[in-house]
Amino acid sequence: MAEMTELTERQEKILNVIIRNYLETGEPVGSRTISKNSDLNLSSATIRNEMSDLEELGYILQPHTSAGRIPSDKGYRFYVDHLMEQKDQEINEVKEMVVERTDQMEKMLKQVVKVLANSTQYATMISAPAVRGIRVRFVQLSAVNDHELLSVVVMDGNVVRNRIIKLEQSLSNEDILKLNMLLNTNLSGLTVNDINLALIQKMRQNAGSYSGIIAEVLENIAGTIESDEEREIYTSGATNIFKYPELSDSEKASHLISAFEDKGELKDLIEDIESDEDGNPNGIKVYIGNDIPSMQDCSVVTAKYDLGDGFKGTIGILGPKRMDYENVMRQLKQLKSQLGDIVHSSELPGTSSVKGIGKKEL
Amino acid sequence: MAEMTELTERQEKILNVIIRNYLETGEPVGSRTISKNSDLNLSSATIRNEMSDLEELGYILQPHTSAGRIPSDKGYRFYVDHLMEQKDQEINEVKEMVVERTDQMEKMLKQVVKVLANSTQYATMISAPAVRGIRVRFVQLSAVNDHELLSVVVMDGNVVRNRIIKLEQSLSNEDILKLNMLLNTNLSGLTVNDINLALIQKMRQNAGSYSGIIAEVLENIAGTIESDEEREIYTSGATNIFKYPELSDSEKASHLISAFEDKGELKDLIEDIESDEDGNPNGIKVYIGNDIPSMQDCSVVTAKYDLGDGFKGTIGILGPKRMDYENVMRQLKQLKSQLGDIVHSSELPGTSSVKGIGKKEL
DNA sequence: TGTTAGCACTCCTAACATTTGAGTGCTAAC
DNA sequence: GTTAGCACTCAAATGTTAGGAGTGCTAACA
Repeated sequence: MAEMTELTERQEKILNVIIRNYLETGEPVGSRTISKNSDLNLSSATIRNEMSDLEELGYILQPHTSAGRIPSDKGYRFYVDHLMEQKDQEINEVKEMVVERTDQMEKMLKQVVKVLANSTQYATMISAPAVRGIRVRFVQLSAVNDHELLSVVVMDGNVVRNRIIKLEQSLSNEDILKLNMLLNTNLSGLTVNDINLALIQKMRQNAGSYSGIIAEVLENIAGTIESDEEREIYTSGATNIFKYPELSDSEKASHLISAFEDKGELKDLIEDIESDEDGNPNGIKVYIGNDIPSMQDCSVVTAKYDLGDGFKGTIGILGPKRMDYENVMRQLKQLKSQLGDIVHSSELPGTSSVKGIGKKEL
Repeated sequence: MAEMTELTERQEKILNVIIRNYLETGEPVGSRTISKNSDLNLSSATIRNEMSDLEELGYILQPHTSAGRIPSDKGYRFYVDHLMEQKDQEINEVKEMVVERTDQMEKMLKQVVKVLANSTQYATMISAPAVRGIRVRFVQLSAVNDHELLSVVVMDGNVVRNRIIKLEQSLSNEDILKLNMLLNTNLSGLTVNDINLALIQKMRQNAGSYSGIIAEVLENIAGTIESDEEREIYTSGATNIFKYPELSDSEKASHLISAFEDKGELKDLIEDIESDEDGNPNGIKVYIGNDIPSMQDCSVVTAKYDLGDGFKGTIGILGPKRMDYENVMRQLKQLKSQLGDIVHSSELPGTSSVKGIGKKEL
């Protein structure tokens, strides 16, 4: 960490003006502009001296010899961490953005990214909660025909998974009834993580004549729950990157859009982010430029969400380095509280509405 | 239709050379090039005369006064319909594209587009079969708790849909058992299309004391089957369009990628295509440029697939107008036969789990 | 000592001019 | 009917120039 004295107050002010100006215009900003646009009455010459120092300290840089200055990654970082105003109180004035009522988790997530992409004009992503941590509420086996068994698992939040299990031997209706009893009494309230070898052993002992089949079925049920697409990621607004010239040349655009298309890279990214433990007050983090090696020209703002009952995930917003951090962070913060409301208002996530996700102009 | 005599044999040859050359290079092709690259021994001057005629007839055009010629939409059309060689016999030599065996419809489709995008280097899409036409094999209601009923429907190809139904009154286990019997005897073998008012009436009459609830449940089951995402479309390789300079300027790329991102436009497109009845021998069609108004700079090659049991859909490949029609059409033809094989070899497309997320009434 | 005005210098950008070359159309001769 | 030759066109590449925004440095000033 830099010591508090690294920058004088005046330097901070100048840096602030530079960054704010650059966020707006996207053009390098020169000493004269600052001299005019700032309330500190200084001549351009003085500003130049300070800028020279700021450059030496690594907060700003010159694209070429006779251009104005633009913020460096370090500059952005300082801005986000110290300079940026957090005007939480204004949230309520903000234009309402409505997430329609929906009754389905997956659908809600898709809607959230869409709304967010729309209101921020950046590319957005959201990771679906890992099913592993969600509790089983109800299990049901039923015979589709002689050698096929349908297993359905209902979990918290009415997340339902199902699979068809192929059997060697056929089971009588009575058998199935008993199996269902056995499964429900033993599995209700557990998560996938809890379905381990010890449990299977214990159940086999209680299973009597079903001991043989119980292991197979349990394994299948664990598989049923995890499905295959564990940790789906939903994205939206990938094409927003075309709005920012610094990202829309073929090379970069192609790479970014690819990442949003096949999601493998995003998955890794989100995993990294989630493992990145850090006692951040509201779970919002900002990655600037080289913080994420594969996306050097971008910044990513992320927030973790937690709807209770094990429904946890991460939201990410990707834009150019000169993205409007203030606005984005404000919107994320608001979204988080709104998502929290859902849980409180309807007892179960995925059962109700999100309303009034804020949006605001500069 | 143009009369057969519109083009002389020589003109056809020249047109052929122009198009082939342009497909390869993407550059306008001039008279000298043709004179050298063709087996007909003619001077560039002669070629020029012929080209002048071809231009007048609308088969080729000049980007600007002193450039070579490029094919017009009409030219491409003529090429695809008459000039292009259909070397079916070579199919076997073609590099095999492997679609891994998979037991899940959805997964298979995703894989197919991916493989196809990879092997053609164009953007690809595939429409999932409409569930409406698939037959119900098995229905199962079960009580999750006092006021929630889980309905699961298994259809041909082991496509599974489910939904949580909210009830006012609670049902005894016996009730549910009887309801299940009733539903299965009446619905097995039907498609969603068959679940209409007449059927509901008939079932109510047979339902005795359940008459009240049967309509509600049936309606929900119809809804269950259709889910919400009817006619999902899977896409892949959208970023391939960056490989073709004529499509990769911000404007066009942005539009195309958007179309592939939110799919609404593609859905309309595929609907148009599917309604486009035309006794084409193998169901492969080529849309060039203005044939699809919203995609003037592209061509789209489409093929219908039919896996039996009502599993029908459309595959589409989108590329620049100068796409390699020959190769694309060959690959589509091959894919079609391969898809047929999958069906035969495993009896049913999709033999195992389909995931779903529970749904609740508003 | 910090601030400022002035000035020379750099270097990007836009505009304009020039050159080059591929390609054409036309004409006259074979 | 075919071809060689020639004048012409025009896009793209290259070169040139002027303008301007911005800088660093220095000397003067409060």
